[in-house]
Amino acid sequence: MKRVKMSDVAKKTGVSLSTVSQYMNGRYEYMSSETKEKIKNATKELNYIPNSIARSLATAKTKTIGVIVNNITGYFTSSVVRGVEDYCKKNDYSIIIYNTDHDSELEKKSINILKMLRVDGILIVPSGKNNELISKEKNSGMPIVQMYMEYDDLDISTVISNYRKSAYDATEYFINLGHKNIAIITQEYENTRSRHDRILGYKDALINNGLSFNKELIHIWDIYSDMNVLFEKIVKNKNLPTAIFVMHSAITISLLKHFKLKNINIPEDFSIIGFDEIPNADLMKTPVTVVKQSTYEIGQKSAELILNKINNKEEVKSKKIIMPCELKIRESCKEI
Amino acid sequence: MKRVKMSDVAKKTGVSLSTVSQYMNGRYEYMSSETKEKIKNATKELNYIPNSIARSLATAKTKTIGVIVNNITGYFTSSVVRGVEDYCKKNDYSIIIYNTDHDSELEKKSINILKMLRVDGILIVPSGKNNELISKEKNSGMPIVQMYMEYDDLDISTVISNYRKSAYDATEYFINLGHKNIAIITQEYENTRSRHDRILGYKDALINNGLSFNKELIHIWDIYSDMNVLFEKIVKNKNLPTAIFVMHSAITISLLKHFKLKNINIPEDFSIIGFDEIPNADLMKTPVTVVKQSTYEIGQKSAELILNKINNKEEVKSKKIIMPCELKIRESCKEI
DNA sequence: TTATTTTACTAAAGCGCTTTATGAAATAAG
DNA sequence: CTTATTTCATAAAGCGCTTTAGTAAAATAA
Repeated sequence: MKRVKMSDVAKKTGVSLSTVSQYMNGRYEYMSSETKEKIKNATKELNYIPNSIARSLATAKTKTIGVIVNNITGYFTSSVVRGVEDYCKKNDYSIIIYNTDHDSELEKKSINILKMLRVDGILIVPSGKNNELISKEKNSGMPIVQMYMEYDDLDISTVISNYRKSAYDATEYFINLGHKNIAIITQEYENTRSRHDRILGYKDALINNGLSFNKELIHIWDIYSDMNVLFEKIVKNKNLPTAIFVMHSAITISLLKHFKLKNINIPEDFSIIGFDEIPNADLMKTPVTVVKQSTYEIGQKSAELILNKINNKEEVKSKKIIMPCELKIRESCKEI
Repeated sequence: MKRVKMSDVAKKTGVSLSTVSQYMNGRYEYMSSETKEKIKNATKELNYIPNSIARSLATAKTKTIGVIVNNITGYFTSSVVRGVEDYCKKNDYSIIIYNTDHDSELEKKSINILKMLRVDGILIVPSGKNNELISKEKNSGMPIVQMYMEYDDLDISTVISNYRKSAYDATEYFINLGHKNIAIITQEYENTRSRHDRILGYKDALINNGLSFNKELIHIWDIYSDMNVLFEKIVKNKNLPTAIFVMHSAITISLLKHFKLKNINIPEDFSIIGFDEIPNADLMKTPVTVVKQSTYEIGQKSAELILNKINNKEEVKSKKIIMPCELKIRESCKEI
């Protein structure tokens, strides 16, 4: 498998290496159409394929961007990544993917590998545990933008959803149905703006509708939580909630499974809204109402942002792009 | 952002470039521990990160493999890709992803870009429309293996599921429940062994159980099919089927949606088995029984195969690796 | 003591491109 | 007819590594 290289094309054409290079890069300004034609033919005949590695070494650009996500398995992330890929492809960039499961060490390692690979930029869903490192990378000149996350201690460009507004709308939807005690299940949100904003939207909606915000209705979930004990806590509240707003699709699914197991009915026993679309929600026993993020578009926008940064069409200042959400009303909420 | 390079480390250490290079590649054979220590420190102090582009140019290896899939959105594919990524990561390879939506031109283009990028190998879910091109690539020396697909006219290594056996088992499961007229919905399968095998398994099961194989019960679906008309055809069959075996998750979902719309009940009206897991099947009105492929493991195995090929641990002959499936029995089949 | 082997390190070519400075030929301007 | 300008093409350096052949010194064997 002898690889044909530019010098082969040059030799065959009877023209210099540089001229062929000009041709390959579309700089036809000072090139006779005759020469152009000859090179074109030789390229085709020899079946020449440029070596981007060599090109990258010479230009210090790889036309490649790194994508670091939590876990590409999963409706949400895979759709975002697809948006990224489509946009990049359209602009002749390729993407290199790393999954981290939000493991701090893996995240660090992934960043390092991407640096070795000399990607032109990094798209990341930060775990929150390496914010300092990520800041450092950004400040050292690596174009980097985060997707659907925002942290108070991480000042890099981001593409997020309209978390506050969409949580507001969902909460108000509950309220309009007559719900007064609306519980929340969320991950730890204090330092994570993209989560905190949802709480704020929820709070706004309550207050604007003459209801009081009661912190006891907010329940924290993490991957070690047992839905059994968590749910016990929810119903033991002196103000038994009639509605539950779940801030993460994995938790929503976990809750629905719990309900099924315990023969708790939706929306008869509880009204439910989930944040993030649930695959096949339409086919469920009770199709669950959700706040649906524009996942694919978030991916596309993120890619657009990073490519603009790479090509200096963007000022250096961090930018925040906010994408709309949709309250996808199905059948998991009842009027009371 | 001045990039520090090997020569900087060499200068700082007071040792030659070559020695540093040896160090970086872990060839310590003839190196005093003193030198080793000095280089190690300089590397750390200068925060040196090797340039894999330069290395790749010199070695003609990129430690990168291309992954071409239909669409990474989707339970099945994303899980396979995750398996690939995990295995590759463990072996210090990175993956570059291309989605093609099984578009023939995109597939061709993706292969070309991956060649330019000089990936060390390609993992592909072929559309079937570029089998000749793919053969050519393989023969010209590009390590390439396909995932969960097998075509009669494409002789490259593959990692597939035990399609024939799993279809056999599913069919027999129907039969044991008393079903005699078992319809099939499948994509075009004539030239696609991985699909044809399922039909064969189905046929085997029928015959071994004293039932006759009736081609009229096999219905072809493609992306342009309207489930309405397709289903009409199914029920208009003179032998009204009591069970339907659906060969693709997208079709299964489409069928379930159709049932919901038409108020057709599972398993009362029809018993259903789907091929491929359906996300959140457990939460459905009637949890649907499926043949579940070992997606993640298919990804891992595929990665293992390609890395072995790349590193010549593998003979050139095409290899076929068959992974087990699981009949995941839920509640969509009734006894009759 | 000399010859040989082992140890520790280096010089330099090469990987396949891009890019810049330069030069020759053709054309236009004075 | 000379000079300036434009058009077309090239030589050569450089991108940051790897690798091989080679050297010199130290250790060991003869």
